[in-house]
Amino acid sequence: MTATTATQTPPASLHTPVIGWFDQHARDLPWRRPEAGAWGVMVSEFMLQQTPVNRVLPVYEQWLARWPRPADLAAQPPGEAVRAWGRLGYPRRALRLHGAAQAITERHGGDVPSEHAQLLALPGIGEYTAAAVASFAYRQRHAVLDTNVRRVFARAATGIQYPPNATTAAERKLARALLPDEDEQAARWAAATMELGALVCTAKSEDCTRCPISEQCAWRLAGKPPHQGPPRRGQTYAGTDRQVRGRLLAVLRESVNPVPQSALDAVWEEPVQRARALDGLVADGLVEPLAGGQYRLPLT
DNA sequence: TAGCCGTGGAA
DNA sequence: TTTCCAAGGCT
Repeated sequence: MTATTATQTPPASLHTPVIGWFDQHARDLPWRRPEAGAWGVMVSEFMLQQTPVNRVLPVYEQWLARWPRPADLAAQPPGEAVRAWGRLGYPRRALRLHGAAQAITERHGGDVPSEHAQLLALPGIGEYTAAAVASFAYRQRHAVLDTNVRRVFARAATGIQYPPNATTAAERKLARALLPDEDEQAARWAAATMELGALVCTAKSEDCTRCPISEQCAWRLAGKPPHQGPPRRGQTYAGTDRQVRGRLLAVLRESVNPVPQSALDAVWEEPVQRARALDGLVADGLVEPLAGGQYRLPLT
């Protein structure tokens, strides 16, 4: 036992201040409004996977206006989802969201399922997103462990600056132990802890003066010891296949008609890497090769 | 399981 | 300018 994992105070003593803080300071985000529905929540969760709120907002609004129900999206070619995804990044998410909409239309009568296991079975939905949709849309009791919540718990309960690289069994156990007993309170707790991590207990510039549980925070009480262990190496981006893929797909997104090979060749000088990136996009189903060396976003 | 998968704003 | 990182998922 290296780091203390026990809270000095009972979990319930955290619920009231954190939920009360949320009631006062929560952002008015469109997917939190009742009219968003489960589909709106689900779309927002896909878009918010690794993409900041401010960049999601306009795309989310356009998406829901165009495809207000899962069946509306499912009826479109996947390439239309990729195009509408715009520059949110990680465009495979658009493909997965389209696939999830098809599965919902075919297997769930067009309604976003409410059971965690059924959500988890959909493409693009992992442990976090399944819990988030079930909690936010259907007000169920789930441990919702995203990067914000993990950081809040690491600090407040465990007393360390940053959570481990990958989510651990200990974190899941802690999150379950901290969960309020009642469904609705648990759903509020999930949203509130996430918001606290996003607005106050941030990765680089936490503001403990605005934190409703600063007096109970194990990390602050320990004098905010700096993170030990291995540094999280962020991948370099310039020069990677990811950058090449991004450039290639940008050309295809912006063209309604199929694009000739020459237009793709223009975005990257080195031919081997360029070909590898294009092959990868085709293999991922993000690009459809046509006869005559032309390419387009996928129709199927 | 560690590495891969985009993008752009902030520090 | 460079680095960090933002509501992850998949293999």
